[in-house]
Amino acid sequence: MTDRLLQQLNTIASLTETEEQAFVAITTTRRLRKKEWLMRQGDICRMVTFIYSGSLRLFHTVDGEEKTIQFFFENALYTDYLSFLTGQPTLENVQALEDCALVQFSRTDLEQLYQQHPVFERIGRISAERAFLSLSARNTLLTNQSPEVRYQQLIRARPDLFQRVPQYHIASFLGIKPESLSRIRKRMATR
Amino acid sequence: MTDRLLQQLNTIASLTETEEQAFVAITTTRRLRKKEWLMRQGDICRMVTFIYSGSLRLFHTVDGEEKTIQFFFENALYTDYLSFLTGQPTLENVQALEDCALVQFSRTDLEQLYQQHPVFERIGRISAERAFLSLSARNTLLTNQSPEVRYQQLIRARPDLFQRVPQYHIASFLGIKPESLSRIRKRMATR
DNA sequence: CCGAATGATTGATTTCGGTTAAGAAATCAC
DNA sequence: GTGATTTCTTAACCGAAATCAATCATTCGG
Repeated sequence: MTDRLLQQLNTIASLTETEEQAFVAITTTRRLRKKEWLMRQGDICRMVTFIYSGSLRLFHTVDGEEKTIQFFFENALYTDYLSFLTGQPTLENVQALEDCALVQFSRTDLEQLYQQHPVFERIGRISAERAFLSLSARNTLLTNQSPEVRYQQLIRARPDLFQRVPQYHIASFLGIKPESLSRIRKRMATR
Repeated sequence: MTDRLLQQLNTIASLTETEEQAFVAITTTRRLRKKEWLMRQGDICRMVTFIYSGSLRLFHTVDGEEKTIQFFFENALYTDYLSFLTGQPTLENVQALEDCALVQFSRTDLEQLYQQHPVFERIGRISAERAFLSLSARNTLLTNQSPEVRYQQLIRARPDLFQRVPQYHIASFLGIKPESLSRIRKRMATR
């Protein structure tokens, strides 16, 4: 399982045999059944998680309502940056949508790795930059457009989503109610 | 002018005399009159800009409409991360709301500085992390709440804004029309 | 100081998502 | 396979923001 994560890392910066081994040494694997939790609000996030297979949903709870922030599928990386960096309790809930196989490593081990093999610093920086850019793209999508346009763009960008995620989670991700998404779909079908 | 930027950097990681001098050597200063442009859509962003005094507005143009993304005041840093990192043309427009005094340095010079004085790598990383966290906070504000609540939170978070920025720009920042902001204010005044 | 431009408010109307409630369709568990 | 649960759709009504248009207030340039 860790092989595929290593492949990903190698596309960012190439690793020597030694570096790869040092990295593998800090990883652990873990399985999650559908509906089990990777993270609950109030936890402290100390791990980075690589999704080998399956899918997860990240949401915040605001006024008793779940606001879906992101979906994760195979080959994605997840960590709560805020909690991971500051050590504060997280506001995020992460739940398995499907059974998952995961690869994890801890912040502590990662920092030792940074010191032993500086190439991982580079990987860490580039990952952070990518996280920023992707958050920024999500921002643009969700704040500049009407729900209908957001839905259209989402279909184009991630058609896979609709095969694997219940529609009411997608509605929540788009910032609307399931009934409204249903209406939007109807409206678009008739036009 | 560069003094105050140095002060800011020193709060992130302390710099030696030599490092400070090396940094000062790559900075240039610049003035901008009200309504002049720091950046136009299509430009390539090669600079980081520190606002010594004055204010700027960052907006995107979507379907011919200006969507205000952020305001910058004295002591803020601005760069278009996407364009700065990838060298692609920017989607951002940045215009002076008031006369500005700015300190700038280029990406090229910054990268040389990284190599000569690794402490700047650290500063760069932490700045990127902060940018991520602040974008994330802005996200939460703008996507989870109704316009009225967003307005209330904005007043509490940035009361200064309303002294220095026309109301229709604030409306745009909140994702609504000026007329609607006017009505929200009226509604809140009577209740 | 005055006219012009800019910015803010108000009103009438339309559009669209939220709410509530009901029922249909799909999926799951036994 | 059947009943139960979960998910999706539909409908009626409501409220809030958009739109269109006019007016009022403020600021700016000469």
